Amino acid sequence: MSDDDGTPEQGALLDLPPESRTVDGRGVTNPVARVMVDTPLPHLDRPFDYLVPPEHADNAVPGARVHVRFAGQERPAFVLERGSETDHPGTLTPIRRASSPVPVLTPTVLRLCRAVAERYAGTLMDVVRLAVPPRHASTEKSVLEKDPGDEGAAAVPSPGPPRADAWARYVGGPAFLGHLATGESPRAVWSALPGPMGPAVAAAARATRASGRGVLVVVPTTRQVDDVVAAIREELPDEPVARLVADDGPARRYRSFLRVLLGQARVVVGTRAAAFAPVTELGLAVVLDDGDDRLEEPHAPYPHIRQVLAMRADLERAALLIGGYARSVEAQLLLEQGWARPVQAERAVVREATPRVVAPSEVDLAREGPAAAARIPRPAWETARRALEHGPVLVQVARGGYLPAVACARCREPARCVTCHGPLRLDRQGAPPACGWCGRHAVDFACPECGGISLRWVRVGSDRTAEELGRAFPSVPVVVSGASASHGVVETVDETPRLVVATPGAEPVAAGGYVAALLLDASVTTARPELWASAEALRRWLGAAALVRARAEGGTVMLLGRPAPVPAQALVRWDPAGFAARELAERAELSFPPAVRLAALQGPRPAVRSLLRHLGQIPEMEVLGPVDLADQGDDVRALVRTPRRVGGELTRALVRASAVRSARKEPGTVRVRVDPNDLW
DNA sequence: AACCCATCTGCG
DNA sequence: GCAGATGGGTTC
Repeated sequence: MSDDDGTPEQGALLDLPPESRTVDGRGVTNPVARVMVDTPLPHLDRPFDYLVPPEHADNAVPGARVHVRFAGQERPAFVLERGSETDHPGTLTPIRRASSPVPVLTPTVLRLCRAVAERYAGTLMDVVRLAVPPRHASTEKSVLEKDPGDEGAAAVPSPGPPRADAWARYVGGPAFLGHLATGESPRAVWSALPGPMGPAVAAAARATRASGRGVLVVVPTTRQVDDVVAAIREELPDEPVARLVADDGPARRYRSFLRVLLGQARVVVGTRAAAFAPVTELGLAVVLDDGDDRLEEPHAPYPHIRQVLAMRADLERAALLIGGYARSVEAQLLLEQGWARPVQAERAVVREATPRVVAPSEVDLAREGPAAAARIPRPAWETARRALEHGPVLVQVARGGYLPAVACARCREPARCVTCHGPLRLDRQGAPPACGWCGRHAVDFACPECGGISLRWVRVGSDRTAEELGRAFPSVPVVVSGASASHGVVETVDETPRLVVATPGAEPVAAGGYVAALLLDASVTTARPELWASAEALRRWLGAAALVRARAEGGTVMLLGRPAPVPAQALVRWDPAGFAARELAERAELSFPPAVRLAALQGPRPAVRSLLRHLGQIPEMEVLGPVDLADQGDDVRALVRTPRRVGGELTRALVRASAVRSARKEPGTVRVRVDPNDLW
């Protein structure tokens, strides 16, 4: 592979074999350190050679953090390797500082970072920054003093044979466990039945540990981390488990990281950043609820954790388990490629384990009485009333707050703040409308379109819903759970009759399961124009419905509010697999990821244009745009797509083009996102 | 951000 | 003919 740009003279120079020379170490063995310098410039994302001075010979080991003088500045860097030769013609600058010998960037993680950088058209340093937490010196001191080296995995007795109960209901489940226990590396997409997923994950962890290998579990939220950790502690009481969550603060985060690095914990459970944890001899990687957008890393190069773990499974020959009540299109693709196998229950078992789901049509509702268009129509009230005789009832509401969106009562134009044009909302009954962006109160609302002075609701939030339900069932306690609720997210409720109003993802777990769930405002999600809207809606509904009792125990789910028919039918039939297959076929039809490889380039128009120019020609590449982005100031966005088969060429070309732009100091930054979930 | 080096410029 | 300015490219 040769670069075909540049003059022949340059080509001739570049084709010369790099002239290598041995460096005099003045007593230091392997005095040359190849390091990656922490710089934001893409064209400098490659190793540089430095001299190891005697005083740093013991600390500047491969994988260690050091500080070097680079382009006139002192920058942090990672040692990749030590050697005796360099091909740099000039003199080597000595490493300035090497304050710790801990090899925080292991060869295995480095290889993973390289693969992720390549897949997402990012720089290696950007990925390494995601993978290695910042050092915390005092924590490191205390952990290293406590560790004589023998306190780790060796002391932990290997668990007995796997207990198969949690997997018995799934076709391929017991076999999956068996393969893990014998040291093999199966790859599975698991369609979980209602109920907690923790016990099954714990059983898989136990089987993997029985083979002597390590386990890594990544989930969207801290709450789910704690659920899985609790389940693993129950299944494996003697097993040290590392909990790796970002909101732990630097000291605890670094302590957990070091325990993993030193092999003191071979089982790791965490959020996003844990996907890069240096687990000793990884045997199984698990990701739960992989459709949750919190598994998409918000920092460049924006890798998706499902993808990172799939790459890890390949590179480290580990097993992979992608599990959830819903099935993502990306998981569906892995199945259709034959890379992973499904683990799911037979139709009859699914039917028995899931609640009865009804999605009454407008015709159905009209038959029931005049208030068919009501947000909570009469059959829903009746379902709730009957269910409350036996236990708790869940009400899923799309939005938190009271009336989170209001409009002019006369012309229906959305009500906006006079100062900043943010959307107006009501925070409680009788309060003046307030702006959702700047917080200013709109004292005298007057519609700029028609002059109307009264407001009507467009969206009803969980507080207002709770108020309505409380009036209708005065003797039943009502709890509200959600990020914006006054008591925040409620974790659990007991089995006594109670109304639980929650936003998606914030549903408390009910002891014994909810008797019924009402899923309101179905169209709020399904009517969104984004491609993922119906998949996201189904994921949210299944998440709530999975907390409801089985139909044999009277469990009922009612889907309300004009849902789109395809995801609604998938919920009624509890068929996440069929839905994912249909969804993937549609993506293929439209040439969208994951059916094709697509990169979104966002930035100022000249910058995006120039990046596109530097991109060159890639076979079958298609460019869409650039188009203006209404809500992003002057930014424009272009989409570039190729068949998946040549995706590697696309990402390599993007890296090259970004490097050229940065080397030439071209103005403006372009954000490159490969296979983004949403297009902003 | 600092450095190197090639080229330019103003004065002899 | 040459010191000092200017600018573009590199960064070990």
